[in-house]
Amino acid sequence: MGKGARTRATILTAAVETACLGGFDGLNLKPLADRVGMTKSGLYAHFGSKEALQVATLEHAAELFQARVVAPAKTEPAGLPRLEGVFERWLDWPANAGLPGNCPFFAGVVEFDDCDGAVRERLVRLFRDFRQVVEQLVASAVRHGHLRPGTDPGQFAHELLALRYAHHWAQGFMRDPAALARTQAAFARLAGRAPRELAAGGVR
Amino acid sequence: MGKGARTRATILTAAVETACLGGFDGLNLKPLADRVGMTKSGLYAHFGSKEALQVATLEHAAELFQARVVAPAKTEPAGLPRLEGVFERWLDWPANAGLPGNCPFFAGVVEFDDCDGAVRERLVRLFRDFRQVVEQLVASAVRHGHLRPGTDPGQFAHELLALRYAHHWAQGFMRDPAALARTQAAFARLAGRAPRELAAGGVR
DNA sequence: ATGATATTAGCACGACCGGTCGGAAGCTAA
DNA sequence: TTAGCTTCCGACCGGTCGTGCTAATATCAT
Repeated sequence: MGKGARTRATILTAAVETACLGGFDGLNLKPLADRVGMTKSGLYAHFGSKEALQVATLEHAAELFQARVVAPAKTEPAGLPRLEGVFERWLDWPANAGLPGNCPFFAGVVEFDDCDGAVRERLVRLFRDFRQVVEQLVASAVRHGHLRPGTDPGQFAHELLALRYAHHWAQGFMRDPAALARTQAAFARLAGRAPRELAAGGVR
Repeated sequence: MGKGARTRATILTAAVETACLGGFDGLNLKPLADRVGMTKSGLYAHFGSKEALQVATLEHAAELFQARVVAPAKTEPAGLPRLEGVFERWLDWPANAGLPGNCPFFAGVVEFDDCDGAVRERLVRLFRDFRQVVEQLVASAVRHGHLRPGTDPGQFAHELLALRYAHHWAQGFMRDPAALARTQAAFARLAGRAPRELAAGGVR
C-alpha cells in the first residue's frame, strides 16, 4: 500500500464522517483538507473534481456499510433471524461504524433527487443492490417458513426501507426517545410476530 | 393588502418552489431575486436574514400543506375514510399544489438534523403538530370501529410517516413506477384491509 | 547513489455566497 | 405641495467555493 493510497484512505475516512454530518454537498475541499492536515489542492490532486470526490466517498461508505451491516449476516441462522439481524444493524450502522451523525445515504437521497449526475446514478445503484439483498433475505425467510407463503419480497423490502426511513426521522431528526421501540414494534408487526405491547394494526 | 405584502407573497411562492427543488440550503438570495425580478437587497429588505427567509418559506409551505392536505378532510366521512384521504393527498401534495420537485419538509429533515437553529425548531414543531393531527384521525377511526380496538395512535402515525417516507424515496429518488402501488398496498396492510393483490405480510 | 516518476504543496483565478449601505424612487397623509 | 415612510436598487464588503498551474518532495527501480 503506497503512501498515496494511504493518504487517499485517510481523506475518504474523514470525508465519510463529514458526509454523515453535512451530506455530500457539505463535502467542501477546504474544511476537508484542514481536517486531514493538507492543503486544498493537495487533496484535490487525488480526485480531480468534486464529483469524483463525492463518488469516491459514496463508494467508501458503501464498503463500510457492506462490512458492518450485510457481511455479518453470513454467520447468522438463515431465514428470519438473518433478515432481522441485517435490519437491526442497519438501524444504527453509522454509530456502530464509529461515524458521527446520520446515515449518509439518506442525505444523498434528498440532495440528488432532482439533479442528475454520477453521484445520483451510483447512489441509485447502491440502493438497488441493497434492496435486492433484502429481497433475497425475505425470499429465504419465506422458504424457511418464517414468513407467510406468498409474501412479496419487493413489497416487504419497500416497507422495510420505510421503517428505516421513519427511524431516521424519529431518532435522528425528532430525537424521539421512543423511536427505537416504535421501529422495532413496527418490524415485529411487519414480520407478523406479536410485539411485546399491543401496537398498531387494523381490524381483520 | 399593501404592496409590500404582495411582493412578499410573490417572493415566498417562488421560495417554496425553490425549496422543493434544492432544499432550504438552496434558498440563495441572488437566484431567488432574479426569479422574481428583484435585486438581492430589495428582496433582503423583506426578511433581514437568510434564516428568517427560510423560516418564512417554511411557514408558507406549511400553510399550503394545511390547505391542500389537512383542510379537505373536514368534508370527508369521519374515521378511516378521512384518514385515508389525508394520506392520499399527502402522497402527492407538492404536485397537487402546483409545486415542482419533492416535499420540502423532507429536504429540511436531512438538512437540519445536525445543525440547530430556528428553522429546525420550527420544522420539528410542524412535524409534531401534523403527527398529532394524524393521531387524532387514527383515534377517531378506532372509535368508529374502522381500526382494531387497542390500536396505538402513536405507533400508527409512526408507521404512516414511514410509508410516506418510503414513497418519497421510491417515487422521487428511485423513480420506481411501482412506487404508488407499493405504498397503497402498504397502507392497506397497515389499516388491516386486504390489498387488491397479495402483498407483504408475515405468518400469523 | 542516481535518475525517473508518483505524489503533494503553494498559489492564484474567477465565480458566487450572505450581508451592508446610501440613496432614489413611489405612495400616503397633512 | 410637501414631508415622511416604505420599498427597492446598485455597488460593494469579506469569505469561501471549485479549479487549475507550477514547483517541490517523496518513492522506487536501476
